Amino acid sequence: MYEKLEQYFKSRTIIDQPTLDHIVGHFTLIKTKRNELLLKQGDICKHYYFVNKGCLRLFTINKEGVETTRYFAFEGAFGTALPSLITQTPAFEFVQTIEKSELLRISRDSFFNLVDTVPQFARVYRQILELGFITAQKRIYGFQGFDAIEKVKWVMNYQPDFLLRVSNKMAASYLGITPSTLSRIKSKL
Amino acid sequence: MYEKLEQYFKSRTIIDQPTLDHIVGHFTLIKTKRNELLLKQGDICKHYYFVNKGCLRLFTINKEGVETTRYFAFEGAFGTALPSLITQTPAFEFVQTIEKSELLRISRDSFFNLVDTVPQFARVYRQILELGFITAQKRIYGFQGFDAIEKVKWVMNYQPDFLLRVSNKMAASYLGITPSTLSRIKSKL
DNA sequence: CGAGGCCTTGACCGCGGTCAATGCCCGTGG
DNA sequence: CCACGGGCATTGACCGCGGTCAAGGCCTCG
Repeated sequence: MYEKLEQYFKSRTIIDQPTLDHIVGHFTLIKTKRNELLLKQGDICKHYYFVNKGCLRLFTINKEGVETTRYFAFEGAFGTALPSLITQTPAFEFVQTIEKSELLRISRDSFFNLVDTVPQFARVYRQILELGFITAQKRIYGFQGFDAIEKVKWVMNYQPDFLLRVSNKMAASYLGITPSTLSRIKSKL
Repeated sequence: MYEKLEQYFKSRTIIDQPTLDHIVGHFTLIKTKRNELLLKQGDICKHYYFVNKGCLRLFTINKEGVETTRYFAFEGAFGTALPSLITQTPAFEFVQTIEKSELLRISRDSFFNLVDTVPQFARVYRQILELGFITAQKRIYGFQGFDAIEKVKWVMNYQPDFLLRVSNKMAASYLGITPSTLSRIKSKL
């Protein structure tokens, strides 16, 4: 149950088994269904999630009702509505499992306790933030000033299995194009 | 010379004067001209910058020669080509001062030394990362699925002095529209 | 005083969005 | 097990936003 999570830490920092046990002990397993919402826009986010199996999607819906997806967390990745978790203000994004999934969940309090008391945990959190920040930057640069075809090619390069894994509709909302356009582009290869 | 920087730390964490002195002692002042480049695409980034006066711009130029600006750091803000600084791989972005500026600069080695040895510094760095990550997210959500007029309104809301401070061309490259379009929109108020 | 860069504005047009019709897949209930 | 229904993918027709290109004027700096 905790293998993937332990592996996650072991591959990112030097850590002994007791410390690892202490960390993973704060996580509890939850099972979710396809398209289950874990957090709605406007809620206060209370948990950080680690994906053991399945896939987590972070997205928003604007006032015109248009969905925009920011991030997919697949197996072995962390994900949550970070701004809300950090500041404890109403979330901007929805958190959803798009497939039947198994998640390891840790409460906000436990999480930041670990950050403050376990140096290895703080270090891994720092890595998560650095990586998240870098990923977001790449996305800004990768999408701005590119037309639809180039954006599709971009994901095919950087996240090859992405288009296979998620529905056309969700992929389109991630790319900032319409499902129609994505469909047309894919048919041209 | 170090007032703004000391203020930056004091407003973000509890810190005594000796520790503060220790930290700021690693920063050296540099003065730059309008449009001076501090880092070119492909260089390895060696410094973190704190803006005492002026303005730092982070941008890239893609293969078609189109500029995309990701971030402006004004007085009292940190900025650098973070992916390159962290991983010591060739930078994707240029770092430039768009006005005559005064910057406080710290080397990568000193910076990460402080992160590892001074808990208050680590904490502030964590805040920088969290904030940067949140800002990037807001930008993704704020720009995706919005047309040109809405994007302009968005910056006017969230960064009111932005359009007054930077040139039309740079503002446009930040918004992902052409200077022509920005000009047309501004004339319509 | 001349040159270069930027802003503004006009004319044109192509990418990609909207809307709608059709067909497929899959889950649900009779 | 099959029939039905809803959601999604695909495709066509249309058209509007905003990009490109070019011209003209202004400001700055050498």
